[in-house]
Amino acid sequence: MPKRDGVTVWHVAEEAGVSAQTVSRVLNNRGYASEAAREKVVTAAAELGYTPNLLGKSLRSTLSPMIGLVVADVANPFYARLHRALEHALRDSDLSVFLLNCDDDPVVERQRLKLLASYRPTGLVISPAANSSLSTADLKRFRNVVLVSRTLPNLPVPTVQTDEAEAFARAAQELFDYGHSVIAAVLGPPSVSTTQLRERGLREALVRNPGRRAVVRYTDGSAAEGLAAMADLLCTDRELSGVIGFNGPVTEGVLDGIRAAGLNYPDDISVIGFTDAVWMRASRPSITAVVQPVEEMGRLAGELIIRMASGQDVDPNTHLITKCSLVRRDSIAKPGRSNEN
Amino acid sequence: MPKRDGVTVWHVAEEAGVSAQTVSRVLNNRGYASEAAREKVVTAAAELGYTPNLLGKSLRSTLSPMIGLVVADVANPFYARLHRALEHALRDSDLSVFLLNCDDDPVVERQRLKLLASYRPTGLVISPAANSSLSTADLKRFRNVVLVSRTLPNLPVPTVQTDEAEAFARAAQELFDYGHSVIAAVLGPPSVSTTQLRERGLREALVRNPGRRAVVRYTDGSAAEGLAAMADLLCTDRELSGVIGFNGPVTEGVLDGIRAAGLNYPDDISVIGFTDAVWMRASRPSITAVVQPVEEMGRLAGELIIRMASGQDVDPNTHLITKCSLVRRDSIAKPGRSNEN
DNA sequence: CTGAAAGCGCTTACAG
DNA sequence: CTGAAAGCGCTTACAG
Repeated sequence: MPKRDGVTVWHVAEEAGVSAQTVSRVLNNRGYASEAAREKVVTAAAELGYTPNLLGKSLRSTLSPMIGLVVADVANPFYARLHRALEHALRDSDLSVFLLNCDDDPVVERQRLKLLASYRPTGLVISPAANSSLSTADLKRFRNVVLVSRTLPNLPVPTVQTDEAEAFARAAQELFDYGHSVIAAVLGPPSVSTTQLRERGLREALVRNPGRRAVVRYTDGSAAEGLAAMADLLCTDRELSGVIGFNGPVTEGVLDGIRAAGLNYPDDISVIGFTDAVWMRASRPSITAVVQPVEEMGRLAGELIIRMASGQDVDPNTHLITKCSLVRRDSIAKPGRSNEN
Repeated sequence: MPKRDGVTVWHVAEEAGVSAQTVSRVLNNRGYASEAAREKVVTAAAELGYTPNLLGKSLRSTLSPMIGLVVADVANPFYARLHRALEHALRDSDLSVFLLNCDDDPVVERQRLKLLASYRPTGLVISPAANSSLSTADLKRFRNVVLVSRTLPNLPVPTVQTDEAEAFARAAQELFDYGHSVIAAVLGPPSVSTTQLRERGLREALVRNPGRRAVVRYTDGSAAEGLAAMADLLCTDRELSGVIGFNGPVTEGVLDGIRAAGLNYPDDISVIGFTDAVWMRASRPSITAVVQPVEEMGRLAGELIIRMASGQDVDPNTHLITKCSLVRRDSIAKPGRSNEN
């Protein structure tokens, strides 16, 4: 049982021949300290292998230098990349990222936020769960809050999003331009802002393309439900010749569903994935996809947090919108499916 | 600027008409408390919306209820899944997981461990960086340490690993059984235990298959270096007809390298991926892969930590070995590549 | 079964 | 520029 290193400010202070708060001042670069004192403290700290106790520090300053990041699922590459990007954006500050999964479950989300709150973090970056019941009151317990990707209505909190509707409309347009007249959107949970905005984009594309038709299915955002939805669609609507998948996992499921029906893409069904994933590039045929600027989103969220944490005023109505782009690959073809009519 | 909730044990104590440490005893289920007191405290706490401050609690008890998880890269699905599994294993305890990325860089690893140490976590689960210089002294600063997947020599610390050598030997055997006589292993960093063990497995397979030959390349474990290694191999060794990729990213690179050379798999080159990834199943042709039981590894690590944290003796020489399996898909064929000799 | 006292390690006012 | 005092919120001994 390894013994705890008992090196505290007091030990450093004694070694350096100064007081504890001079040590504190020097080590935190806060307030005045003579060059002589500074040097003695730094030397002593290094000599003793002093590791400041963040618990004591945070308790006293009523705030810990961490930013909570609450997401639906780290195993979804979108969130894994968001985590990396946020961590990177905060690397020059002394803030670290505390990642919490909520399994896209509002109950777990509440638990996680409670846990996080008990650490009194400096900020919170959150992409709310499906059916999240977060209110202003819940977020009041946190100092600096930013919503990322998914948003919630009526929350006076800055957000970082993408141009969901426009991007989805562009994806639909791509299918229409290839000549598809009946397409499907296999979306996420209807309660989630990204589903709603993408569906709106789909509607807008339909308005601009009279005579075309679209079918919508909702899922929980998993591969399993993506597969089920696709299987159902293929049975239900024989005219269907193009489909857009909500996210990486759903698009996987969609492809599995196509194969399970004994069909191929893009010959029988054209496919677009929303949110690019490595496997979409690696697959053969490769998958045409809408790319979200995840790294940029993480960076923007980090910058907002830093600005707020440093006391600068940030308008709670700040809504940063990043632009998605369409990466054309090999999963779209002209409708050439041998159908029965 | 939301005001901090100032509800402390004292407020709860006052409301309940008891002392602060009775509140503490009740809320932590530690020590005696009358049923009457218990009820009053629980009611008061709920009424006031009391959220215990983990900083105060941890400071006093000299340990925070968190387990640090230090990995090379969360964007690698292997580690993302490990995180999920560990979090899941700890869900019934009151321990949470603090994930830290080290970018597979020993310098960053040191920084992350320093940060982590400053929170005085209950335990540490770590998969060391390439060229990690961690010593017994470094780990002494942590209470309960478990090494996962990657190990380090001469560290008196329990480990959770897979049967790396055997699994890699089996992968090589699969290629030999198909009739390939020259195969390549595109491995990770030579300093990493998993690279070393997998290479050992390859050697063992060669011993059992006289007349066969194997070429080895090292990479940093990224897709980019996987691609470069494969490109180089294809130029260098015209007899090569099978390859095993070190991990998900490297295998992606290997496939890109094959395509970049104008070749196809499995017609020209057979491929096996080590560590299954979703895209290997989704790709066409799908990728035969060695599957590591990631979830089981996370669970075992969590169980070890819990056992150690609860004071049970755990032999530092505990080395749990989990079994990999080979999932046969469509990326292996008999050698039929049109070559020039 | 319960409470008064002290202290975990640090930093924030406040004097000098 | 520096230090003595007090307190952040909690729990660990210690008395009762």
